[in-house]
Amino acid sequence: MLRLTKKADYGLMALKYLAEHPDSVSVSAKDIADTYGIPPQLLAKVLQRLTKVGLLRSHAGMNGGYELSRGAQTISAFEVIHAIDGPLFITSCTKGSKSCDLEPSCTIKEPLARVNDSIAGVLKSISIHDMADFDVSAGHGMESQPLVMLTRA
Amino acid sequence: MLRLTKKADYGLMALKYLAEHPDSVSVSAKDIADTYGIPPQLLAKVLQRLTKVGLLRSHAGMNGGYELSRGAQTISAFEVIHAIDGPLFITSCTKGSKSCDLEPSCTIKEPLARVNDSIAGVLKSISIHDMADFDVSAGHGMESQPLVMLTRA
DNA sequence: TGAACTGCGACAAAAATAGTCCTATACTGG
DNA sequence: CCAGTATAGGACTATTTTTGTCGCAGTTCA
Ligand code: FES
Ligand code: FES
Repeated sequence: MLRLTKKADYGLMALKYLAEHPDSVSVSAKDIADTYGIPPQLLAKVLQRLTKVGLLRSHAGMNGGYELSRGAQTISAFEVIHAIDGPLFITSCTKGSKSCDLEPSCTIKEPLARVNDSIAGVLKSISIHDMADFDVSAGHGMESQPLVMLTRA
Repeated sequence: MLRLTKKADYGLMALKYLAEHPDSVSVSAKDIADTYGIPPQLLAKVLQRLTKVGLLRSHAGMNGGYELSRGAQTISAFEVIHAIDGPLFITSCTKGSKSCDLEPSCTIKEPLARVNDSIAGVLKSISIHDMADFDVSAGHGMESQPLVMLTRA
């Protein structure tokens, strides 16, 4: 439950990869797909989507490929997920557009919308750069501190 | 994406309902299903699951039904969702048991596990009681403050 | 006893995801 | 200007997950 789609996963992996290889001017979808063993055509579509929303710049032709259109610090996980998996969130009904069938009786929508916002906040606070492993090398004793602290409002 | 299943929705609605009706000794699945217009048999199963994990107490026979086994303040949204939708989370692979096919190459697992924990934290910090609307009556000017504040660690 | 419940397991239907295929277009290098 | 490598994207199929149904067994109570 509450699972990211594989497409979103792929997208995040690709962006992370790009963030970690600033040297390469542009990397092809196939290259990334190969290194991670994911379906090239599927990844291609994901990258196309990310290009469309402006997170990536693409370049066709030989030695073509993709590159980040801005710094990895400025790209949040939220943006990526949003671009790939659509608007989003928690409740079965999308609060914006189409009302779900149990709209009138549903008592849970409003409280969950707030949970929703909190989760969106978490996702927004994490950038591709945060996820990238710039291998500060050496022993990484403890690397499992949460990225975000929570406090009741 | 990142959507709660309807079952989880139903479960939360039911618990919220029970929290708001402490007077009734026990309420049948059908009663709740009727008031919200959701499939009775499906809700029944959800409630059975919640009973199994100990969040509810059930009572068969006429005038039977369910009641909260503890105070609404002590039941977190996390518990409910976990009980209904299974262990959980974000990444396509469940970190515990079965490894996903791209386990060895996946570079994103560990960072997302932390996001995951943060989200779990949000869910854990919200109780059924928080979601229940005990109608403090009167004008409720602003009721849309987030339930949780976020601060970078 | 029988009506109104819960408790399950096995299905079936529907929807969302994942992945493939095919064609068009763009750029590069020679 | 041609061949090869890429992106762009629509249509389609396959797979998996979610949602919902059915039937039957056990319980409680009047
Ligand atoms: S789930 Fe749609 S209104 Fe509550
Ligand atoms: S998605 Fe499974 S290991 Fe990364």
